[in-house]
Amino acid sequence: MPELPEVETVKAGMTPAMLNATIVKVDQNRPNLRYPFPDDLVSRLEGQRVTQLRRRSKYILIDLSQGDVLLLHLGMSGRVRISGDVQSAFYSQHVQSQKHDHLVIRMDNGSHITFNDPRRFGFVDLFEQAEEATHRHLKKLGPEPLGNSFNDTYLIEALANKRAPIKSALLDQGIVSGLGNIYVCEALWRAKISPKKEAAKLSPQKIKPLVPIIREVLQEAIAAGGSSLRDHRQTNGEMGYFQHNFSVYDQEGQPCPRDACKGKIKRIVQSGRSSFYCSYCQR
DNA sequence: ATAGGCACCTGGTGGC
DNA sequence: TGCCACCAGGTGCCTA
Repeated sequence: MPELPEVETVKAGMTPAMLNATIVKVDQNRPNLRYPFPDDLVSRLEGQRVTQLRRRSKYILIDLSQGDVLLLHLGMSGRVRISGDVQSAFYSQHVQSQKHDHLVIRMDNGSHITFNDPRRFGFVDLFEQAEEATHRHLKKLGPEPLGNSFNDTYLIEALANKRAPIKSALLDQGIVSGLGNIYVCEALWRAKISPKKEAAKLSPQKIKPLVPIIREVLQEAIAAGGSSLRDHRQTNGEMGYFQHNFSVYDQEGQPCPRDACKGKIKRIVQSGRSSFYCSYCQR
């Protein structure tokens, strides 16, 4: 599923279809995803105009004209499909429903925004803007990795007491929010840090470069439209292509791509998730 | 407080 | 072809 770059790509695709347009009709096809849909979701959405689309961590936040915020999380397998009349040369012409289409939002500009999620780990919420700061999912999030408050001073401090392996620490959304399994593996390879290394034992000199490396990996992935393994597609149905640039993720058995490194990419399991790394150059 | 394990779901793949 | 085990971009709750 979607990590920060995929979510950013999806948000970017939704923006021209939704921004400054008004929701005219919402179809909710089941009572829940991971959590129940809000009781009054459909009636509260219809008639509101979209004033802004934002991303926070892996969440898409849609600001509405009557002061509500629509929150989407894509879970592991969530996709958003845009169809309808807007920029019709670009969007698919016909609105054809597919298996696992759980929510369809129709705008007054003719575009349809469909949330499809086979595994249903995703979820949707609707709340007032004033509640955002204390929202049960948003309040726990650490800094945005692309923002100013994520810097070497912060990261050194945040890792100082963590006994967990650095892999787990970087997946912890309270430390830094938006990274997932792929981009943590890729960033640790670029930083030459073993995923098994205890976070607190990393020297400040080793931690410092992680900040620009994490930013760089994410920015490259955003520029590539994210990574398409199984589920992720851009909202127009095209694949992202950052998966062609993976150095280690899903590369078990391949030679380490670092110049002059003789290592081979290994796969290990850490807290139930695969970690891919080179034990030669990642220490 | 914190780290690890497991549950929540469906679908794709590869082995036999 | 079929069946089965295993795997998957996440997160939160439970337990030790």
